[in-house]
Amino acid sequence: MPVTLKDIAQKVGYSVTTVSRALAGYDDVAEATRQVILKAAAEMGYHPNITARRLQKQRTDTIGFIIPTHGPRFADPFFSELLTGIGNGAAKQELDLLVSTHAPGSEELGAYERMVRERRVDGLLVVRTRRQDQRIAYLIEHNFPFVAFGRSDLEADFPYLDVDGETGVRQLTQHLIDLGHRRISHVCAPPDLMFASHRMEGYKTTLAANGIPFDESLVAVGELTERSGYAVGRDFLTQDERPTAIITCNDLMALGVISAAQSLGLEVGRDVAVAGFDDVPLAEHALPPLTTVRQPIYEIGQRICEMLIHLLRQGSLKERHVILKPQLVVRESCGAVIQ
Amino acid sequence: MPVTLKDIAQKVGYSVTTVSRALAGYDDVAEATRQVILKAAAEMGYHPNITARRLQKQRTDTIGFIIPTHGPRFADPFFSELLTGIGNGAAKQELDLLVSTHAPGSEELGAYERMVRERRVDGLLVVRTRRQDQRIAYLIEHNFPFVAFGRSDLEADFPYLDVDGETGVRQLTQHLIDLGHRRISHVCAPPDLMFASHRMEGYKTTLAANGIPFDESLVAVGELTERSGYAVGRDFLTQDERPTAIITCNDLMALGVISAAQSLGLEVGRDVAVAGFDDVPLAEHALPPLTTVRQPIYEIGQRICEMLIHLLRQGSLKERHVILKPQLVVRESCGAVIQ
DNA sequence: CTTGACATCCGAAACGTTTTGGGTTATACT
DNA sequence: AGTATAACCCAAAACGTTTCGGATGTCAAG
Repeated sequence: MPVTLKDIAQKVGYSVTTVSRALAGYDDVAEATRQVILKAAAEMGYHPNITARRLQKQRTDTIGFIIPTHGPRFADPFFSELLTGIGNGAAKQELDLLVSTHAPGSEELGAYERMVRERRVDGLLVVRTRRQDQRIAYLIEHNFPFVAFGRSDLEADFPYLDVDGETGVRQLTQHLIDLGHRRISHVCAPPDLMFASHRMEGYKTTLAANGIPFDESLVAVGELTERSGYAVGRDFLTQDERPTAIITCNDLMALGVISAAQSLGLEVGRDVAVAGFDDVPLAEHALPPLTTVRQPIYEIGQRICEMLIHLLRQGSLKERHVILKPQLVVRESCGAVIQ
Repeated sequence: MPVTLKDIAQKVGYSVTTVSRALAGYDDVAEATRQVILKAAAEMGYHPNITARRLQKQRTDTIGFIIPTHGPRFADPFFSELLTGIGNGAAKQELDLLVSTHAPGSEELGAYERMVRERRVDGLLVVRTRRQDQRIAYLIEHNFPFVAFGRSDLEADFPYLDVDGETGVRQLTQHLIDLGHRRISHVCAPPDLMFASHRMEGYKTTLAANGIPFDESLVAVGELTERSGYAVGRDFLTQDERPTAIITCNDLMALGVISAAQSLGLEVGRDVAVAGFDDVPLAEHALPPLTTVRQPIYEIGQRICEMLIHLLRQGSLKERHVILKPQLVVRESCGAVIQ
């Protein structure tokens, strides 16, 4: 049986109240008694029952994170890194992290409801936001604290952190144009994802700014997996007039495109340029190393976690909307000369 | 303010006890009253406060999983998939999953203690077991329910599920020998990891069985990352008398070795054979596709989760020790002809 | 000798649920 | 008529903590 406050109280001859207050460091306990109580607690191996504490304090000191997994063989390095950032951010503030895995779709919202209604967590982290994000709508409607990684098309205001994907892709596209490319493909993400439109925007505006007409046939939607990148890549690269450069919405698809190119006997960086987005660890070690746009994924995880904690503890946020500038990382896959 | 049992009781004119029992489905509540209560609960939007329930029931209906992350840029697809399996396994049984990320090392045990002492979870999942695993020793000592993925050298008995890595590597090594290889390198995992010794054993015994002397210089230790595989791969492949085949302890390192080979102008599958272990999704789409040993990672996650839940609910396990047979997956990276 | 201030302590209530150990009423059986 | 049985209900305790609102005693100032 675990030791309770009552046990300590009995042993030292003070009330449960005093023991509790001594351990919590209140100054209405004599220093001498405090020492006695501390000593007894240590000797008896006391550790508070956090469930009881939670009930009394009416908060769980836990935050929730529902990972959008696509199918069982889910292995997006992006989320591994993000989870690490979130996990460490939560640990630093002594908060627990409740994780759930769920494929986007109809019952996904149920996972959120479960966390909210039964008060399993004090706040939630929402990632991979969508244009009309019902998760966000739900949380706002129920006035539940959360921070999102990504913006949304909803009219409502909510706290978020996002990376300026439009600028990122703009830099990337301009870089490719500067290298002489004119037929540049874009493999974008499913259009309901918010970041898909931002990145598409960056692609389109840069083409326009350089007087290159937008060509519908150079755009395709991918599922953000390597497999999907491979399929789309083969499609593009087996066309009669194939693109000379391919920009994908994330690194995983870019790796798939590289595989597709190589399987067709093309040399990436010479016959075709490939660029991704994210800068996952794999990108640097790909062959050829992948040109991409770096998002500081780990820091993002930490940061949204900190934002949420601040929101929970202070009730508000000084910066409700944070936009990070991404950074273009030029490597060999786009054919630029690297010294 | 959330609706409580008391609110419902007040509204329908029954006691809190009766409301509680009606909702819980006890048969000592008249069917008619039960309906009244159910209706009221639904109308008022009642959802139980699980913290209160947990305090009373003296269990959390939560299991814990501490992911061993190495550094911030952690992105092992193996753990993504395992986490998905565990998450879905837990969700299926209506259990919460508490996740913590922690680098192996001195304070790692603290994360376990935190979960155990303050009774944050009912049971734990321990992965990537070590020869003298202090986490396991601690849990056994404190009589805390857990299930491990992997065995250990500790004398104590504990429930685990493992994949027979020795057999897996044996098949792999034999396959390479059958293809004519004699100088086969092995990039193993840090020696304190339990699976490292099993796989090494498989490597050694197969060499011996085929009359090939064990050569210390063909063995190196890698950190299980792609970067590490790349470094070790370059080391091996720039030696005077380089190996003709390289077996790595996991796929990530194999991908690194492939990069290393290609960076040296070698064609993988022809100039050098490379094989990994795990069969992460990336392996199939690597170029060339990676020969490996398949562990059903998602199923393993589900399975250890089920085992733990069974242990928690029934108090014991019919099968305390499960060993799964892995499956050799031959692809092009080892140079075998694929039809 | 009061009075007030201060230091130290504590009983009881509260958080919201489940469980224990009944009680009450109606019905059925001798 | 009396009694056993079943059906239905509930008050109170319990889970372990924190907090509220004093209570008590000591000491210095007036």
